[in-house]
Amino acid sequence: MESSTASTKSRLSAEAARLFAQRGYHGTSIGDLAAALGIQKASVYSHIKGKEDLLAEIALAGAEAFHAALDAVPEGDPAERLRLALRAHLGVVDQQLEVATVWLNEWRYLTGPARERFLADRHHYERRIRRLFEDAVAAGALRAGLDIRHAVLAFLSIGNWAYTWMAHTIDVEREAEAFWSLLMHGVGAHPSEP
Amino acid sequence: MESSTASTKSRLSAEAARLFAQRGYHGTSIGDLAAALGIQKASVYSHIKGKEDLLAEIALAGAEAFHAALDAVPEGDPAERLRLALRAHLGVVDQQLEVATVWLNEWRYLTGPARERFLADRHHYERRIRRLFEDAVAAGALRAGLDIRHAVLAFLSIGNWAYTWMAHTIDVEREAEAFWSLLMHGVGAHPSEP
DNA sequence: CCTACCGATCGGTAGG
DNA sequence: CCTACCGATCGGTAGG
Repeated sequence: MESSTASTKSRLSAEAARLFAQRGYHGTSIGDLAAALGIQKASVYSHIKGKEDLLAEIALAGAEAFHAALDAVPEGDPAERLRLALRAHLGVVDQQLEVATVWLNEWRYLTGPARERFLADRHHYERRIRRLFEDAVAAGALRAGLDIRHAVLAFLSIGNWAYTWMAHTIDVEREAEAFWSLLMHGVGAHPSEP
Repeated sequence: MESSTASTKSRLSAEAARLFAQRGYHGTSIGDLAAALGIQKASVYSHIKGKEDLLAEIALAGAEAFHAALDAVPEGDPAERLRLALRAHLGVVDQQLEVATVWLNEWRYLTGPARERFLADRHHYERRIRRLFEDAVAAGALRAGLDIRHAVLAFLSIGNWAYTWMAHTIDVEREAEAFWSLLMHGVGAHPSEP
């Protein structure tokens, strides 16, 4: 019905991200995708070799988005870099919620080399976050003797679980600031702070 | 092959939790479940009316497990109750990883009244966690003026995202302590603390 | 818990 | 991007 300037292939990718995020990979049929595009089911195969191609493609787009957001964090004060990294991560979840949801949730249906590629990208991303914590501790910007493993897990837990509630959010940057403040100072009453 | 003292129905529930957690609800067929039990596909319908019954049942079991764990937290010091609540939550994820995974991830395929029931249980659980934070702030055990909304979200993010990595964990209680310490004191360097 | 069977839908292919 | 079609599998039912 509506005319579209986007190519059918790019519309297919966008619909796949949307439907995989909403109904799950196995809950979405090629027929569903075709119907969303207004074409016949068989025509979908003009653009892909198989259904898993779409999943692999979206997972790759997710990895690229998270890595690119981290790339954009400028050099400088190590604690500030971590703060911006959390903001960047939450920004991707907010701005590309469907792709992020697939990256966080549906990737597990990948098989073969695409799965290995995904895992490599994911581990690389987590190592980059870990490195930021290590640098910040080494620079004295964070608590000496910090339990880095759990600090990274807490960071990623907050950042990753966000896909479950981010749809209802208006201002991501405020959310990021609130979490950063909590992560830095904790919820406890500190005698030394106001 | 193996003799089993457990009823077929209870084995069915356990296999459903295992397979739904591993392959997803839509990625698991009634035939898969039957094969895991060593019976015919049609025989599964002696125990359930439809596939979604199994999902609803496991989701309910998840809600009961999380609520029961919270029920077991004794009255007393409000910050201590929160610490035990985090430990309880992570304990359920650790000890009932498959049920917890369905409760956290696969519930979204529920429809109708079962879905509404799930959401009510889930919101109730989150309100109970929120109440613990409110009580602790009121008692002066946490920072005055604490951003409770984000504190609850951070608590639940850490607790819920744990299903993704908990399988590789040996000692849950140590994990819980580590996260509680982080949540209380933060990662930042505090002039007033060692 | 079984055999036998149902219509619908699945991912995918052939051949334009 | 279409029509026409494939074998396999889906959730589920009938009737023991």
